[in-house]
Amino acid sequence: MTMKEKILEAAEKRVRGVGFAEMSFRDLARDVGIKSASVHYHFPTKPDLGEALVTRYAEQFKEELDRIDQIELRAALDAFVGLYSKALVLGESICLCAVMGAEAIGLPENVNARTKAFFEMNKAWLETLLTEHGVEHAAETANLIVAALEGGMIVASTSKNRAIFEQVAEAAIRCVAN
Amino acid sequence: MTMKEKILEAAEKRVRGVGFAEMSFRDLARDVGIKSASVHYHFPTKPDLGEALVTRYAEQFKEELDRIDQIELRAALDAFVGLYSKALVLGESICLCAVMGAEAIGLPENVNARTKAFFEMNKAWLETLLTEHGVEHAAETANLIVAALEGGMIVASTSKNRAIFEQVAEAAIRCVAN
DNA sequence: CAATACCTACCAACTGATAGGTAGATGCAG
DNA sequence: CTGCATCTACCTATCAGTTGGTAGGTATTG
Repeated sequence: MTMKEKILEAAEKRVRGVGFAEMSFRDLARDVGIKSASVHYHFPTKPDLGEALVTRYAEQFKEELDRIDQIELRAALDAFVGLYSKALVLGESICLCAVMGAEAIGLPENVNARTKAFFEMNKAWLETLLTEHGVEHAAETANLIVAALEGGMIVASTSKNRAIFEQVAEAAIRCVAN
Repeated sequence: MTMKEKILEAAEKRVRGVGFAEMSFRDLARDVGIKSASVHYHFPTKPDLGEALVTRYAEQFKEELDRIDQIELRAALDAFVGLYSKALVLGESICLCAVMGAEAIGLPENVNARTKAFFEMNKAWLETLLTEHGVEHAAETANLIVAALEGGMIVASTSKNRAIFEQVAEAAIRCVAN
């Protein structure tokens, strides 16, 4: 793993834990064993780092989406939920884009653009899946599922109660079955 | 309005915009026209301020919930959504508890407890409403609606697109009708 | 030789928080 | 009614620590 990747790895962990604002170049430097000035060598400014972070996160997520078999609707939805479920580690991390999205108003525009793209990618993947399986209101339902999973993660994280996320996910999927 | 209230007002605006971590005592002091040391007089520490902030937000929200007529299901749900809709001002603010919830992992425990209570209050109100109207899976659906609205706010805010929130809200309500 | 990937050293700005002072209102004993 | 004490709500000044970012040096590699 290159130093650049190690920095991104450390940054992702920190942002998903305490937020973008609360993550500092010095923290990252300590995490990966170099000096903060050297972090600036790889990512000149904080917005640069933030953009790279979300871009990488979205790419990795896209790869996992592509691995989901879309033939069976229910199985595909479960797999989709599974990706979000994996992102939720109580007391440790939630989805990077839930954090970035909640902070969006105070964030640099290049970071927001990438976060927006992440949500759009998820919605598009779901919409295609639902449409292929003849589900009505595919676009609205796709938006609902993404929103519910992101929101469910936040509520569950606050309450330190995984069951809330699972209930939300189940209810969201039930909406599709209709 | 007392100075304490003016500070809470200013703090709420800032936190809902840029997050709890990014709000400083000096910003608030400037906002209300006193010095930062005087803000500490009213709220000794930042966790104290955070707790008071979420408590007040939840109380005000509770008052609005109590004003909703629960006789007609659809009308009550629309009114509920309306409260969230009002909290979303693109490029300016989202729900205070969406922000606090997303930052929860790095936040003081007393603040998290209040945020958790806010979500629970909303869920309980919805669950009662749904149960009264004989809706199945009332608890899970209540959690779904809260999660979807909070998440929908975040996605819409990131995308600067109100329509996403409205679609999510509509789809969530359609789930109840089932 | 020059690019890469680090380093030391530094900067101004900002952070939450504290110590200690003060003007004005309130309370209450003589 | 007077006079002293206390309380409220601010103030100035300051602190140590942290922040993003820069300038300029250095060792290693192709």
